[in-house]
Amino acid sequence: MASARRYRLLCPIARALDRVGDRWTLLILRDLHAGPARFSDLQSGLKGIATNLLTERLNQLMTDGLVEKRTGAFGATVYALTALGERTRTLLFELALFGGRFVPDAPVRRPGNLRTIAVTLGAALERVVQPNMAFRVALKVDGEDFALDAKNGKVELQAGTVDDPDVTFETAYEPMIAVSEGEMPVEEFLAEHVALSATDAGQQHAFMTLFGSVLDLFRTAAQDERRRDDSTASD
Amino acid sequence: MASARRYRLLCPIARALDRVGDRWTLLILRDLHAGPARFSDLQSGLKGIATNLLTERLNQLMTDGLVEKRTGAFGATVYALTALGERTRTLLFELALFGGRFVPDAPVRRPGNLRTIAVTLGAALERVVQPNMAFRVALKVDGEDFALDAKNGKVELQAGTVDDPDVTFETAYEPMIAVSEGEMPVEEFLAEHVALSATDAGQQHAFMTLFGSVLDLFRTAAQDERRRDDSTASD
DNA sequence: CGGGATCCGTTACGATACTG
DNA sequence: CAGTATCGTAACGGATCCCG
Repeated sequence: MASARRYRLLCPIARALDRVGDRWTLLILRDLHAGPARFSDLQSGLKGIATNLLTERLNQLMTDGLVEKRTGAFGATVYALTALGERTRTLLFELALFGGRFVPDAPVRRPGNLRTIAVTLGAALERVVQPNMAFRVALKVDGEDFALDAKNGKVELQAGTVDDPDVTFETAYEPMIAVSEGEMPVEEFLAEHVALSATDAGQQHAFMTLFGSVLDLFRTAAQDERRRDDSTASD
Repeated sequence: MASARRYRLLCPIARALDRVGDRWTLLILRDLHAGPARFSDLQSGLKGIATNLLTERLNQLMTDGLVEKRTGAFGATVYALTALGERTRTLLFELALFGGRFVPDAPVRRPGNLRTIAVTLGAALERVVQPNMAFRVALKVDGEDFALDAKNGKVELQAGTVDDPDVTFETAYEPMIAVSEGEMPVEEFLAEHVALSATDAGQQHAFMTLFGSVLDLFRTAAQDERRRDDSTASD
């Protein structure tokens, strides 16, 4: 059982880690913030996870009440965050903000899908969006579709397509990372790595500005204290 | 080497977990937020950690630039957070906020010291303090001394004594947890589990109110979605 | 084919004993 | 006090197989 290695302390930080501190667990939650997912969606997004581990983690998350199993479209079983599980959003965002300070390690592995970006990007957008803004954006990153919904200061970013978007925004993953690391100017990114279209030119510009300021949020955070990993690892 | 089991993904969340995701690492950082600590301070606060693990984690934290070794009083070597390491504060606070939603597991282990409370309490106070407030408080919890310093909207809570405090506040750990879980009313806590003194009565009352609202912060967070662990674990 | 369960070699953890 | 060394055990990683 996975419960042998628990801290069992009063401290709320330790209590949290007893639920989400195991390897892979926070990354599973991260991907689930993109919306309900099938076992194989998670498996491909979490490239490298063993199937037994994914099963075990999902079971633990279900008994802890962060995740539930549902019946999705075509009778497929999907895993989804519960209301309690959704509460990991700000936590994951803080993790992203902190992790952005580190340069990625040399041999980077690519995940099988980009559900991984949903929390980070969604929570970041929510931090810079104005309460009076409202729009539906069809976001396409490396060919993968996301639905971005903003209103009343809330932002939802889920995997999937949008019926009738106000703005269509198409870009690629790696340039986004490059900007948030400060290796590419925001202007260059917006000019060269984004294709967007909208009926309303004002809304198009507004969203472009917003998207730029999100990347800038990470860039400025990363810049003030930064740590490069010395690769003395014998590998 | 500890670097074999790294995710090596572009995602900033994964990058963060590659630094602080190992078992014990976040708890070590938590305790270091109470100020520089000797090896044995950490060992007793992290009750149950093996000495070799503590060594290994500290080394990893040092090569990642989150922690540094210093020479403290009497030539003792102490470990301290770097500026980069300090940046884990909000992250740890979010973890605490999330963990507060779970009921502590039955056989709770008590740590050898209470440095563990510093980040959680300090960051929470910073969230409720007014920018115009300024005070130095000698906080004593279960007989352990902490120095609380608030000004310009910033709050510092470190282990140690205070020379000339505005307020002296004495309390106990478990009642604090009870309140933040909603099992004890704030009023009862303040009336029965707090001893405080101050030269200025207004400041005394102001701090009492502030302290109460911190516990209330956790209580309200915990209340709206709460999960009790069913102990079906075969243990 | 999606959703796992089973098996096994390897790595990390936990406990304790021992040393500068 | 501040670690290093050793060793049994639990968890992980990869692969293979199974079932509806």
